[in-house]
Amino acid sequence: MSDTAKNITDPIEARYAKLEEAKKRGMNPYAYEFKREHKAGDVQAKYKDLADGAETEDTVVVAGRIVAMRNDGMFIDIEDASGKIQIFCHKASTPAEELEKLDLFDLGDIIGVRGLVRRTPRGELSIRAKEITLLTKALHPLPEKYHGLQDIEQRYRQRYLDLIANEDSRVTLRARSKIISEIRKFIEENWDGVEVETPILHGIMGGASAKPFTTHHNALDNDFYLRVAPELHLKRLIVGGLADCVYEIGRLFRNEGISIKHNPEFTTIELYKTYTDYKDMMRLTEELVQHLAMMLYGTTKIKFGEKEIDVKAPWKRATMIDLVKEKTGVDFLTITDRDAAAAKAKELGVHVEPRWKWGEIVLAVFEDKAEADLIQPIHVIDHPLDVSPLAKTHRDNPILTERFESFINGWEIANAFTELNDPVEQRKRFEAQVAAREAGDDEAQMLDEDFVTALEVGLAPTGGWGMGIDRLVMLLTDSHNIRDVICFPTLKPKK
RNA sequence: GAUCGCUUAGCUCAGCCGGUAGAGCAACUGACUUUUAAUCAGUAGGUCGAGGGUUCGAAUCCCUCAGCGAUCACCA
Repeated sequence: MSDTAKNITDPIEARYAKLEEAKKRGMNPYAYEFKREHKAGDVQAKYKDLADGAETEDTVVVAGRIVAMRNDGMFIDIEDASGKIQIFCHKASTPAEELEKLDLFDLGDIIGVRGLVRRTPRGELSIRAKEITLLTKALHPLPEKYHGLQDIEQRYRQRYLDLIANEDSRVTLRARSKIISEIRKFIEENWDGVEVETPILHGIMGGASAKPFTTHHNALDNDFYLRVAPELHLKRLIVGGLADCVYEIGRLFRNEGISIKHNPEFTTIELYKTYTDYKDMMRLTEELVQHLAMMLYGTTKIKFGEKEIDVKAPWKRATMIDLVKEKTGVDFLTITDRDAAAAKAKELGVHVEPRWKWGEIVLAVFEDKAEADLIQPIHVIDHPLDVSPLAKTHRDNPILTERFESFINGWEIANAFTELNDPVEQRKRFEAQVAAREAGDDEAQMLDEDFVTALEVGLAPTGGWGMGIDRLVMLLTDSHNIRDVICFPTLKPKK
């Protein structure tokens, strides 16, 4: 060991000392470049059949982070994004000036290695080092090697440490990326989807029932809402004929509680396609989810904790009214009087707000009594009109709409409808929302005059669809907390 | 927002009915050398989340605060 680094037992100080020593020896501890020629995972795959104890003359050049050192650096595990490989440094085959560098290395350092591929007698594929280069000195100690990083708060606040230490986190977040890119591919290949980007700063809150974040633009001296849904802008693009099918994948913001299923900013996809209706959107939902499960696991049967969920299409369909009837014995289609419905709901032990209309009461009973049991995929269809201000009135029943929500594992994962395109009717629905807002419903929507104008210009018959991507990723990766599928979940800033 | 719980070394965790701080990993010094959480011997490392209180004495009991978690409420 060098004099500078000698006898320093503080892990961080020792690393600084080694950093200085490396400089003193003419090395750049933050190298400008390194011509990596091979990834660890590719080497592992290529030499998968190399026999135990076999030596090759094949030279490889790899680079990665030191994640383990054994026998005083004789064995070093390095890891890159593709995998891990062992570096073998032995005085019989590694030049002495290279071996001297081992003194300066710590867990977490990033090094480059040129050497020969071999497999040890014990069966570990290794690189017999000929040349080792320090590429980036790590000044911060790594989490404990066996247990990884367990502290939940630190895992989210310092995700970089979590990713280095915990393979599960890497697997999940990589799966998320794969799922999203596969969704794009599926939508573009099978639905002629054209991806668009609509504003996040909204002057008027609309498109969903939710509490918004507000912000302020200084130059315009105007408050804006962060969008709670992209719906109204996407339909404007359909009106304009930008494409027959537009979709947007992006972040929504809702100023509501945080839980294992809710993050204040979350990602959805919304899609609109002319000359389709809600039945087509059911097909889209089940075919897409089935496709993603097949891509990831080669089967439609996915595991979520102890549960096995089969996402094979087609999925079961049931009306919201029928599901409520099944669970409670009450048929709300025969109780369309608001007060009678409220009385019945209270009888069932469901809390009812005085301002609620028939549809809100039915929805509350559904959420209370039926939702949690919807484990296997199901499309819940024909929502009350009162709770669906942007959906087209059901062709067979004026108090319902052509809408569905898809549930898996008791969670709503998709929401879609035949789009309301009658501007006069839409204005009435908005006015009902405004009245609800004035009556104290702070999640009710606002009247968007320009959107009504767009409908006056004419929206072709159109089906619309939205899906929560975070929850879908949770289901597909057996993740039980939404934070596990978000790189940087919302946390209170630490003081 | 409410209730309950957690916070001890860089990391993972012990620490009982209040008696003055422990282990493993990581670090450091050596030994050993084809290891797989390498092994062996030794060294160093702490304002016990913050502040206040009770007490001769507090990591431990009480209060306040902060962060985090679980459940509930709201919601996707």
